[in-house]
Amino acid sequence: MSIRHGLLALLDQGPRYGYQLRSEFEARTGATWPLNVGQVYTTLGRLERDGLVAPHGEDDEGHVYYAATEQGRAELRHWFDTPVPRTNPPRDELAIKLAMAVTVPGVDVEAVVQGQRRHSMKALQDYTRLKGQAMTSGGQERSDLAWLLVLEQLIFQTEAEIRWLDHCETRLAQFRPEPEPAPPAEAAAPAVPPKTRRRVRF
Amino acid sequence: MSIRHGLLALLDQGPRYGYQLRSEFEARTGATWPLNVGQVYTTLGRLERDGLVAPHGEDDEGHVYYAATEQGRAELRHWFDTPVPRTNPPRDELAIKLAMAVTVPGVDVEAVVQGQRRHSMKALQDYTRLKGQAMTSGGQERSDLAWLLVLEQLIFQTEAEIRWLDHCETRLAQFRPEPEPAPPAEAAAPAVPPKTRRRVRF
DNA sequence: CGACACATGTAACACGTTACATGATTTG
DNA sequence: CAAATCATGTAACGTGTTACATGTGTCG
Repeated sequence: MSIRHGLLALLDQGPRYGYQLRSEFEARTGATWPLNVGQVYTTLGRLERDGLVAPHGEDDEGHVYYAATEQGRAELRHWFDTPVPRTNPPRDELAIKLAMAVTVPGVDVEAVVQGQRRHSMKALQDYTRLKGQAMTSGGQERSDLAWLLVLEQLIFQTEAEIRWLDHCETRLAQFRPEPEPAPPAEAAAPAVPPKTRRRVRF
Repeated sequence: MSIRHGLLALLDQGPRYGYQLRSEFEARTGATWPLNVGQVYTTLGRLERDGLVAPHGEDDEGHVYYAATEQGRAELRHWFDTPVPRTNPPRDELAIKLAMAVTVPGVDVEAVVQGQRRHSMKALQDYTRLKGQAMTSGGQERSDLAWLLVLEQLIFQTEAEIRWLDHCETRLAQFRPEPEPAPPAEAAAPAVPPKTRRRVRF
């Protein structure tokens, strides 16, 4: 429901047409979340279906304008007044992956953690570089502020992710009571999993 | 694509039936992301459609088992080997909301930030309490570890969110070059937004 | 002229999610 | 007996997302 409300918010500033909405949306969120133009139109259609926006005539140049309805503005106010729920948070793929990696036998958890860490580290560097550019070149436009905030959110989030990954390694070290005398060479995938699994008991 | 792969990972441990998958999934992710049973069956159907799992006969008690196919195991290996992309990250509703709040006139950004902060703070407390319980009562089961890690991810994430919100306030203070001589009393919502907006120029 | 940005739209799909129907078994 | 849990499944919907079709205007 983010794009819906995002576009609705833009329309609250006054009538806009589709293509314009995309560029304004991207100006605020930067290259982070590129928005397919087609999606603007589908979303616009759905907003109209739900009575939150309405057509607002055409330009002399043929631009098809939409405007927020009274109901749309109410919905928007409600959106801003209500915090996004952090209880029942959106499923996080990384968390699920790690939870599974830890549980399922035969998965090299350390490798998963390390791989992710490298990737997130790289992403963090990119964000930081981008921020440097944004802060030197940028002016005092409101949309520049928005873009900066979004960028910083990504930075904070990624930092937290990396810290968590490091923390996972510590936890994993604690949870290892099986020093099992490993077979000499042949590190990975030594045993072919049995074709017929043991009887499923639970 | 998180649930898909989550279930697939569980099936990699051996054949399971639908209801069982739900309970095992929830054991690892806790009450955080409750999983509607129906969704297990729909997802299972889609996994079968894509050749990643296959029916594996019935129990004497009528339980309908599914098992991962060779292709499914390959897909799973690929999932674990590939970091979840933090470039082109999933759209974050909070970030979008703030970006819009900052941009659209007539929105009390501070109120939005404060409201969110309160909410996230509350969530953080809940998570911390839960973690306390989990650590005193829990044993050394692998699924307990998974659940703990998930919880800690939520904690790290929420902490980062709160820090970011605080940071936003600082940024907002910097970006305020309009001290405008406020009307004495009447704090909130003083001006009715004009019915007819100014001509849209761009 | 050809490439490219501007501009509008549609069709189709994926995944997640909920609500509902249905029945067996257990338990207070 | 009634309520709850276990168990399987289907129908329907919503949002996000992509790919495609189409046309205009501009600029080198």
